Parts: sequence; structure tokens; C-alpha cells
Amino acid sequence: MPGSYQNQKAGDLNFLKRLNLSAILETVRRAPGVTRADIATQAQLTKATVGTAVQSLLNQGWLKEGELQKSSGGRPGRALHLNDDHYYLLGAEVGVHGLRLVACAPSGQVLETQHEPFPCTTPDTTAASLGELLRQFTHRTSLQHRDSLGIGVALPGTIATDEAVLRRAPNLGWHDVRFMELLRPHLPEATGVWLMDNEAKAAAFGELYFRTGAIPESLLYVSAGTGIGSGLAEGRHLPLLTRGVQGLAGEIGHTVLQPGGLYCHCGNRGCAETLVSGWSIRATLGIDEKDDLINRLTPRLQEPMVVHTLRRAGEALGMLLLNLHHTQNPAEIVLGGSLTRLGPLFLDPALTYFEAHQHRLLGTAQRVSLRVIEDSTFVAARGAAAQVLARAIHDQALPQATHGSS
Amino acid sequence: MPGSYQNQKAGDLNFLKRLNLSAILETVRRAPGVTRADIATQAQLTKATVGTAVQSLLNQGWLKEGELQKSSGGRPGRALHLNDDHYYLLGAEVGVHGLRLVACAPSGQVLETQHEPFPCTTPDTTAASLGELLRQFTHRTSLQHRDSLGIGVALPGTIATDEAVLRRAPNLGWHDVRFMELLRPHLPEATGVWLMDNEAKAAAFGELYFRTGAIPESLLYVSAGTGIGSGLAEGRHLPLLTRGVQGLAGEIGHTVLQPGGLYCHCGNRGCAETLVSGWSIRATLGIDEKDDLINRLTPRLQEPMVVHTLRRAGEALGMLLLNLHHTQNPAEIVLGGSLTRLGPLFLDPALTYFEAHQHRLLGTAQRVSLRVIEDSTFVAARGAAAQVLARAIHDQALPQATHGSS
DNA sequence: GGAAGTAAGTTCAATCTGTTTACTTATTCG
DNA sequence: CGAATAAGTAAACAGATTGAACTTACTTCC
Repeated sequence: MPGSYQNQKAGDLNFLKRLNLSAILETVRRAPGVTRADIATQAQLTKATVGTAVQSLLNQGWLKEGELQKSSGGRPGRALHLNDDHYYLLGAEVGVHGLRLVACAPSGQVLETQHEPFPCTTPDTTAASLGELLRQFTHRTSLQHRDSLGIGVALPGTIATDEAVLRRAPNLGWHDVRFMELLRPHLPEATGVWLMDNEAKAAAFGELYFRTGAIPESLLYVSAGTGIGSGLAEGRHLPLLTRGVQGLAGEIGHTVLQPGGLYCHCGNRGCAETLVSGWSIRATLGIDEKDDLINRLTPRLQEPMVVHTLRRAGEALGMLLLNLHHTQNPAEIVLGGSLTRLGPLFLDPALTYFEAHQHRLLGTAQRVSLRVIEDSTFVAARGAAAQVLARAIHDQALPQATHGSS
Repeated sequence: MPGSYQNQKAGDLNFLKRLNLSAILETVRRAPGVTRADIATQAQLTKATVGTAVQSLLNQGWLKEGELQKSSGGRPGRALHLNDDHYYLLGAEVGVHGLRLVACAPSGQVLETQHEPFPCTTPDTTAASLGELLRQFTHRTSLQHRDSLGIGVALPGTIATDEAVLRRAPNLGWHDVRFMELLRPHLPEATGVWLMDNEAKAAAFGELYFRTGAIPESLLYVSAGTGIGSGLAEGRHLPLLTRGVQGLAGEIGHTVLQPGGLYCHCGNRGCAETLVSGWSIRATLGIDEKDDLINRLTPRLQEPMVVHTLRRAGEALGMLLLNLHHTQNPAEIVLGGSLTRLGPLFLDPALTYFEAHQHRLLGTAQRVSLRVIEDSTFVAARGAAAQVLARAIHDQALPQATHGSS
């Protein structure tokens, strides 16, 4: 037999059925209120197939029936919605300065949040603390009568495609950590999907996946915080993430923006992070790592030095966004991370630069929408929860209901 | 009914059968010489299913049986190969200085080539000439007794996801051209798959798709010629290309490498193309657009000015490759385009820079393989042919054989 | 040389899936 | 109120994969 080669996807009748159940579920998720007839035309299935599939999804607690639609000359259809009261998803983010927890309904609605200041420490200690927090978290009343579909954890570092091991997280000082294996002993009773991902990639995924109606073809999330990273999600079918072999895709902080510029902690010169990042701003303005950057900076926004530093950082961000536009060409760019709270002194130069230069290659025809999230505290954690939902819907057998449902 | 939303993929039994036929065909394609039993374990299908599917692929002329395998204690398996004598693929490239034609067997083997000098002219004139060339080309004896699966055309410009219209090709001076519609009247008898794509993306696809054995997870093709562009192909299942909404993904020529640098023809300053591209080298060294760059430069390789220019361009290319490594993180980088013929004076600085800086973020553990193609004349055209094959195998019903076959 | 063992490939009834066709239900329009 | 229209359901049908039994073909061992 010849050497190793990848599996090709093939399937049996069971696979086909699960595929169709997933497709129906995704259709309802993306367009709440569709009827069985709508689904049949959308998904290219017959009414009969859709009918039986929907019935089984109703029994499993994934869907619920809604109001009768307006009739257009015949029997009115029955609206279908995700059953937001039966399952929930857990998302967490391990950040440099704290742990963040989120519980989401399948629609993406946030049910519970928790933001716990927590210092950088070892993987084991962090896993123990996060496990304890999650255990308490799941006892909150709004989650008591729901079933968990799984747990997703977002981390500030590079994760290879298999998603099992965190290769490097320079800002945490970690490398080669199998974080989910460390977490599991602390949550022995938890079942369902377990996964981890880079924080910017998780955020990108969530921003694309938890959206109804017309979804953009692709979405780039740029996370500007202590470091700077990005994630690209593509939404043709189920959202896919561009990861790169070593999980390095989107490590835009270390692209060279200024040949021969300042030395970066990575050893190269002129990296984007030397111009725009939490640590470079701190270094320039002499702000200690332990202090909150925004709090220390807010009273100093009149100082010429601060204004100048923020403007230069903003312009560099604009240039970075333009380069990303040209290399990735996403349909939509979302800017988040703690630095967005620095306000217009930082953001305006970035937006202005990007606006002024983005259409040079294509004329004025189309522009890319660029959205800034002011408070992105829970965006990555919610994105990790979104990944759990996607995995539950697509990759594995749909779980049976255990809590009573209609 | 709620607003527009995308189709979700669902399917019937026919879809499942085609999926399995495709999976089997891909398995044989990637690992020539597999037996039915190998396929069954690889593709997770039963021997019975594989047996009938293989029989139908043999009848259709896609596969042929080979020698008996060595026995390992039982009945030996019968090797299966792609039938390279039944179908062929046509690929063409419209370049700034000429038209290139390729005919490939399903294995990727090049059957015929043709390189025709052709000046930049209007889309209509080009389509007429290409059509005539293709017609003559298909009458060559090696193609006489084969069936064509379709035609793919590679072009130096941006093409949006639907692939139907060439948005902009600055080096040709074209914009918003439906090239395949212009070509069709000149080849009325041609059937099968018709497609066009950007030349770097087509090349990336071909380099990944026409490979047997262990294929890299992703491959980035960088095309350095008159302009500079790139294409990223990912090979988890069928190779997918990163295109971007406006087809701008991979337009690396216009990423800013040197803030405040020279003005680029796109209107911005310090674009990569101002440092490394056919036109910037011509401008710096005063070489006319109509002359062949390599021919004019070869006798001048001793001049300090030439040496300096090529070294600077090479260094910029190295920096660009590093930035691509960080934003895309492909498993393999392939460097092609006419500038690779400039030799070590240009290439060495690029490779040296890339080698020296690539592992700063991940330690010395893994390195990305970087391969240079010296003669990339037919790479893009062959890539377009590869796309035709992929489309024929995956997207549509497998055609019936018309020429007699075993 | 022959019998036993092992593995590849085939045959065919059984099972499971989506489809087709006919039917029931529920609303609008005249 | 009846005809028309459209949503949803039920039962027979068509088809693809499966599983078990079978045939084929080679190796190994006595």
C-alpha cells in the first residue's frame, strides 16, 4: 500500500441524514421564522423529508414551533425557531489580566457573564481556577434547567490545526500546553464538545456565526490589545477559519511595517507591534505593566506626547488594516481588543488612513465595512462558544434531549 | 419569508453516490496503485460499495486496472490507476507578453504545450486569437483520441468569487471583462467545464492538486513578474482557494512595505511593487517595456547598479515572504514568475532574509519549505487545467465516455 | 504436492434514506 | 359558502449502502 495520504470524505446513509439535519438546523438558525416549506426550497429537499427531519429536531429540543405566518392565498406556514431554552454553550477566555466566562443560548444570546481579574500564572494553576469558576458558573439559575453542549476556551497564542495544543503564548509566557487536558480533571462531569482556539480566531468565528439574515462572505477580526492578532472566518458553508500549519496565520503583529525600525521582542525589526500594541504604547509613555493602560492614560489625553504617540500608533494600525485588506480581502473587518477603548485619538487616524487608501486598487465601486467594537470584553469567549455550537451541529451526532421538552 | 440567506448544503441519494464516486476517484488520484480494499479502509466505505463504484468508474474511462499487488498472505489486490489515456484538460494563460497553452492528462502529466508571443491588446482580439490557437491545439495527434473535460484560463488580474468576471487587470489594461463569454463563440464545439481565475491562484491550485502522496496542508504560490501576486490553496479536502470578496486576496504587490516610499501606480506610497516587480526594476535600470527583461539584463550582471538594484529587490521580496508567512502561515511556499530567471543575484538575498527571520516566532522547531521554480512558463496554465479537473470530479455529474475504452 | 490459512473481491437479500403521489388541513378570495 | 391556493402528512416507491455468505487467488506449512 502506498504511503500516507489523507482521508477523502465519503459517507453512508446515516451520514446523509445527519448532513440534512445539520443543513436544516443551520437554515433555521440563520433565518429564524422560516417554515418547513421555506426550508424545502432553500435546502433543495422535498417537503416530506423536511417534515420528518423537523419533527425529530423538535423532539430533540433543538427547534420549537412559533406563530402562524401570514397566508399568501393558501394554508399558512408554521414558523420555526431555534429552541433557545433547552441547550446552552460555555465559552471562556484566558487573558493576560483576567479570566472571562460566558454562557450563550444557541441563538448567540448571552445568558450569563463573569469577568474575574486573574494574574498571569502557570497553566496548571490557571486551569484549576478556571475549572472552579466554570463549575460555580454552571450552577447559576438560568443554566440550571438546560443541557450544556460543551466548552470552548479562547487563548492569546498560536494553536496548530489539530487544536489540541497551544504552541506559544508569549504574553502568558506559556508554550506547548495541552490546556484542555489540564482543564478536564477539574470538570469531570462536563460532557459534549471540548475545544480551544486563538482568541482572535474565536472572536472572528463568533462574529460571523452568531449572525442572522445575510451574512458576510468573510470576516476579519483584528484584536488590538497587549499584542495584536487577527482571525479570518469564511462563511460560504459552515464558517471555516484560516489557521495556518503552525497556527501562525493572522499573527499580524509581527509583520514588518517599517524596515530597519525598532527592535521587537520577537527579535526582528520594525514589526507592527513595535508601532501599535499595548506594550509598545506602555513602553513609549512609561506605564507599568501592572497598571491598567486605559485608566492611566485617560487623565493624560491632553499631553502632546500622548497625543503624538496615539496618533502614530493609529496610523500604523491603518496601514496594517490596509495590508490585511490586500492580502485577505475580507467582506467585513471588525476591530476589537482593549485598545479600542483609547478612543478617537487612536482610532481616527487608523480609520482615516484606511478610508483614504482602500479603494486605490478597485476604484470607488465597493468599500469594505469596518466596524469598531468599543467593549470587546466577552467577544472572544462568546466566539469560543460559537465554535462549540458549530461543532455540535456539524461534526458529531446530535445529542438526545435529557431535560423534558415539548 | 425572511430576507436573503445562503443555501445550506443538503442532498439526496444521488448526491451521496456522486460524493462517494468523487471520494474514490480522489483517493486513487492521490495514491496511484491503491486496491479496492485500500480504498474501502481509507474512505470508510464497505468493500461492496467500493466494488460497484470502481466498476462504474472503470466503465466511464476514469480508472484503469493495473498490476497485481504483492500478497501478504491472501489474495493479492488489483492496483488501480487513473486512466491517463481517456480524458484531457485544457489550460491557457493570458500574459502581458504572450499566450500559453497546455494540455494535461488527469494525472497532471503535460501532454502538449504552446507558447505564443502576443502583444497586449483588447479582450475581444485576445479571445479571438486564443480561440483560434486552442482550436488548432486540440487537433494535435496526442489529443485526437481523448475527450476534453473543459478549459481553464488564467489571467493576471482580480476575479471575484463567482469567477465570471475579471474585475481589473492593470497590466493588461482591462477591467470588468467577461472573458469566457468572449471566448465561447470562438470554440462553439467545446463542452465541459469552463472557468477562469487569477494566474497566481491557478498556479497555487495546480501545484497543490497535481501532487501525489503526502500533500501539504496548504501552499502559497508567489508570482513575481511584471507585477507581483500570490495565491493560497488549502488542501484539507478538495483544495480551496482564498479569493476574497472582490478577488483581492493575495494582491500582495500593493501591501505597504516602506511607509513614505516611492509612489506606486496604484496611487499609494511604498507598495511592495515599487521595490520588487518587473516594472520597478525596468524603471530603475531604464529598460524599455517592449524588451525582454532577462535578455537585456543578462549581459549587464557585472554593473554595480544592476547588482545593487537586484539585491534591494531581493531583500524586499524576502521581507514580503516573511510577512506572508506570518499572515497566511502556509505549509509550503513556491516562488515562480519570470523574475525567478534573474538568478542568485536576486534570489539569494530573498532566501537569506527569509531563512534568517522565519523562526523567530516559533523557535527553530519547524521550518516552512520554500521552493523556487526556475521555469514557470506553464505553471499557471497547468493550474487552470487542474481546476478544470477538480471541478469535473467534484461539482458536476461525471461525464459518460464517448471514445471507446476498455 | 496438497491442505489449511488469509485476504481481495463479488453476490444478493435486507435496511435505511429521500422521493413521489395522493391526500388532508387551513387560509384567502370572489 | 365554494373554489383556489398553499402547507404539511401518509404510504408506496426507488435507490444506495450494508452485512453476511461466497468465490477467487495467493502464501505457508506439513
